Amino acid sequence: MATTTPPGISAWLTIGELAKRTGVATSALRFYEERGLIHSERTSAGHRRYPRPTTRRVAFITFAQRVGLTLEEVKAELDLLPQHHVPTQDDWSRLTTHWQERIEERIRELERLKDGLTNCIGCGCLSLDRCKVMNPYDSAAKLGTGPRYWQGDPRPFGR
Amino acid sequence: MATTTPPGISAWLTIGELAKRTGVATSALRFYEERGLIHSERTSAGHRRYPRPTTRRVAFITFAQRVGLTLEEVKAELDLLPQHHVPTQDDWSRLTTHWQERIEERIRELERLKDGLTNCIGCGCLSLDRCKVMNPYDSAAKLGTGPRYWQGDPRPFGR
DNA sequence: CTAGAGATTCAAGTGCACTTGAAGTCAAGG
DNA sequence: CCTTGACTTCAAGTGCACTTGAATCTCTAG
Repeated sequence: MATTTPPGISAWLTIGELAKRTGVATSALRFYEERGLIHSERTSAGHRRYPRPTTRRVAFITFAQRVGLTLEEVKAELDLLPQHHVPTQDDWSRLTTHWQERIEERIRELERLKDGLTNCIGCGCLSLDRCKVMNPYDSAAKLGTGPRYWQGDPRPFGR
Repeated sequence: MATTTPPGISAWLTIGELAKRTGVATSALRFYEERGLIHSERTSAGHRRYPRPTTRRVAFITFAQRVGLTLEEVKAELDLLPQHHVPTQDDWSRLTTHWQERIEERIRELERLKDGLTNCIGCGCLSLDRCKVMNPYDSAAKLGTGPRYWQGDPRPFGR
């Protein structure tokens, strides 16, 4: 499988090489493959061989997880990449643009939590009139299934 | 158990009431109690009765989880509260000050990821010379078990 | 030729944070 | 009296993201 790559450097990576370059365990890589996030060809012996651009896919997965996406969500994003050719800058850019918004959203949530922390819990009254959580006469109870608006949705994005 | 609270309003909450006020399922509350994050007294019938300030503890737990702490970490923080009296503003403030730093840290990480996203993956080369991940001659391989410095630590804080 | 490193599959296990289900108890209302 | 609803315990199940273990196979170096 000689290509234009320098001598000794194949265009294909073994699972061990891919693991070393991405810092992701081989067991995890097999798991990703099983879930359809990455793909490999097989040698005659049945060993996996990954195309070089797979490192970028794995990098993307790792990034996405740090941001808070589930593997299923990551797969959904990766599935948007073109199948018929190796993804270009533009292809990747399209995905990541989408992301910046999600990250910013999450950052805003954290800012909100930081404030809520000071305003609600930090003050020692859980912001009685704003949150109504500690309201002794339960005016908040009328709002429905407990006052939730200071909580944010349960796991709306990442954990 | 009459206190200075208005008629019909007990100083103690049933698990159902606590669930309604915090928006946390009764099963979760029992789970928290089993793990020592909250505590209850029992009626003669064996039913749980929570002191009113427990709502604040639960609120704290919910907040902490949204920020990314594990229950074990939350417990460690709650254990810092005084046992011999109902926590005051100052008691809660001490905990949350500690936190603001963690939140800011996490925000910084997300900002870093957002940049890394553009600079590394977004550009379509995974930042060849910065990350060395895609370096065809493997200069990065010398760094040890794969280039990780663009990844951040695995789950250092939150998920 | 043989040892050892690295690959394979498949099933089962792990850790976290709960949820669900089964079987039972208890107090209040019709 | 009987039902209803809220509570109880305990065991087992869930979802996610993997990891671990066992048994086996393949490649490379000495």
